[in-house]
Amino acid sequence: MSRFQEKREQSVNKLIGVGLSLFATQGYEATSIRTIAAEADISLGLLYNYFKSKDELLEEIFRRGVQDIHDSFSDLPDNGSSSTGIERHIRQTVKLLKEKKDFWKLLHGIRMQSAVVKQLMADMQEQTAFIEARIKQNLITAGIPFPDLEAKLLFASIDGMAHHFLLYENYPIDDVASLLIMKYKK
Amino acid sequence: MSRFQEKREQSVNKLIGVGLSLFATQGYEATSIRTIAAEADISLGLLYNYFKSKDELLEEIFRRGVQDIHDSFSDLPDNGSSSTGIERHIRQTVKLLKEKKDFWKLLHGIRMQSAVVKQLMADMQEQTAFIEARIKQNLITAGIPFPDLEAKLLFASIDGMAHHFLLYENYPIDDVASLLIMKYKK
Amino acid sequence: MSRFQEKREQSVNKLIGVGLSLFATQGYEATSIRTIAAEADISLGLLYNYFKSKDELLEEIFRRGVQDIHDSFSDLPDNGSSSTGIERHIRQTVKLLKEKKDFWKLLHGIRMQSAVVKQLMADMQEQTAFIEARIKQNLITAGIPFPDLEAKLLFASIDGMAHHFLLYENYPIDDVASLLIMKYKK
Amino acid sequence: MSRFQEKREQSVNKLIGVGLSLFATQGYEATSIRTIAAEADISLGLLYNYFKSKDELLEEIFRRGVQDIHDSFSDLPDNGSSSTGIERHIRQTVKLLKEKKDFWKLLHGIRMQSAVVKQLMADMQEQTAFIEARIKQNLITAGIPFPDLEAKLLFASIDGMAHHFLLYENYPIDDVASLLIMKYKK
DNA sequence: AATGAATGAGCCTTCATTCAT
DNA sequence: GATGAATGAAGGCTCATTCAT
Repeated sequence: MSRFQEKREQSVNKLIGVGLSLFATQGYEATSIRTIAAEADISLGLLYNYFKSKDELLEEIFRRGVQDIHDSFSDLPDNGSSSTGIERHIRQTVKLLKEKKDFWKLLHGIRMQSAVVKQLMADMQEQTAFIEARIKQNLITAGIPFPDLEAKLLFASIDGMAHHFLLYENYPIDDVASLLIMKYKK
Repeated sequence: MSRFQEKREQSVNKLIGVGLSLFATQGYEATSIRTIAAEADISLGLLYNYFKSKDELLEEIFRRGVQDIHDSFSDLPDNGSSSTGIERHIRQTVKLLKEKKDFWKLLHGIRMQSAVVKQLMADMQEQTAFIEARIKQNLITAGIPFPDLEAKLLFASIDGMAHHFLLYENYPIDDVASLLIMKYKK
Repeated sequence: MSRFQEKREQSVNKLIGVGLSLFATQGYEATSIRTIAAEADISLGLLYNYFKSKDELLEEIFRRGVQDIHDSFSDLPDNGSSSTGIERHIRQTVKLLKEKKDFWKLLHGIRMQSAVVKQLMADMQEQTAFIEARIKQNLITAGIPFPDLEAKLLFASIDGMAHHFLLYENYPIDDVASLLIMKYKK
Repeated sequence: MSRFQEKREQSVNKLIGVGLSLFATQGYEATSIRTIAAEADISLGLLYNYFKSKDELLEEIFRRGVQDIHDSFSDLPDNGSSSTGIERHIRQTVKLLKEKKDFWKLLHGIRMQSAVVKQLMADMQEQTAFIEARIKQNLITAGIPFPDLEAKLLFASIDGMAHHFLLYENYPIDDVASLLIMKYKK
């Protein structure tokens, strides 16, 4: 029972990892299932034992990535001590960006062609709304006027910063983040 | 003689237009050269008289799009009268976003998977640097400290805002832009 | 215009012919599209220029075969001079069996697994009803009692005979047919 | 010892049953060994302990089906009392058709593409000859002229009737059979 | 005996591209 | 210039079969 479970999990994890990396680097359409299997040292047939289709592999990769991020943000205590919510949110985003660069690349690279993965995007919208709401809450807490619009702008700034970090080598994300945080202090 | 030239140009323009629209909507890989030719009412063979390959068509689409944008920004008088450079830059960006939505979609959708179009991205980098430099110059003019870092942040904010505009229906880009502009006033 | 038409028709006919032969001999599922293309000396890709799918190829083969048979039976004068309608019907069936052996093989071989070609079978039902009605009419003309049931039996006898002709080498179909005809004389 | 044997037989029987049902419904090629194993609640590996290959499973299904039919006809007393041999033969055939519909479907569906199961068909020929001989014997007993040819025709009629019964919903096989029997009375 | 992980050949189909006319 | 026939590599996916445990 557990004998198979273990092997299965191992293979699945490997495929998810390789798939994420390749999809992020080359794009979904441009990455062949064959390449993924080969890179993961797993036969083509076995891949299909675990994932019903290329789409489903992508979906699972997404599901896990989104879950990771959601968890990470949920763990953030709503009211820390020495730092504002906004600061913590931005710092956490930067941390995640560095840790899960591939996933973010995939996300930012794919969300424009939502045709590929309509369902996934619906899920993402939910997460996005969740994040924007959290940002807004923090802005309200900080006493900033026009929290709705400010949330949109701050979210855009963070997203743009993230995008540039993923796009350019040696992007000084920490400095940019610090500057952004500073703007919302006092 | 000139009549041939004219017809040729007309066909090329049509192909560029259709190509841009389809690439933007469905993605580069997911769009077939056949579909483009059909949609443009041009035979497959003729398309290959105008463009050596699918890649070259994309390149031409890019080249023109980038040129358009470059021109548009170049035409901006460096110092208008009643408004700051930053304001003009942002307003112009918003205007272009609305006018050339397809091109921006293509650009934002493709730039993460640079494998497809390495050469194009090199060109883009140049444009990007140009824009960032212009932003920085405006910041200096406005007497803002840390103009280098501020330029990066502002550029990111604008880019993020653009991205969200392309991504979400009914995004209130004008309001967000106004808020952003306000931040750099005084 | 006609230049392409001609070539196209030539290729299509070849594919239809080879497809019919192979489907009849080996069965639909067991025959690969590659084999058909190769046997017809036509590239795999070209086949797909003419037929959207393996299924559609089969459908076209069917359509043509059914049409042939329908035409053949329609051309039969309803009242000849020296022979009864039943005799003419049976003789015509035998003639067609010999001429279009492959098509009949395909038909008899495939109709049991109607899943493959549900639509086709609906069309066939129509033809079948048409034939059974014609048989019945002939029986009525011949003054045979219970024409409905007799039509069913006669149809079954003809079909069984046909089946055996297709199945066994050297089946004396002419003799069996003669015997069957005799039964309905006087 | 015997308990193992018992369980084995049980599993084999289940596989034969499920296999027959699926092959009959969907066709041999279109039915996967996986589906059979799953439907029979037996692991893929175990199936291969019982049958060396998909082909062998089919062969075993055939062997048993043919045996059943052979037995059934052998048990028929050659000369009953109140009814002729022909009547008994036809009635028995109808009875078997109803009882073993799946097997007959499989048989009628597969026998045209003998490539799949050449050996099986050789066996079938034997059975066919046996049946035809029996029919002929009955015809001789009944004093019918041209018993050879008549046997072929009667066999064809029965086979055709069987085919139509398998093919059409609500086929009045009993009535058709009665009519056929009547023809050979007196 | 029994499980299901693992393999790889083969299938249908699409697509960029070339070529004869 | 203009057409669409023709090609074949490559892609996603299925499936019979083997094997380690």
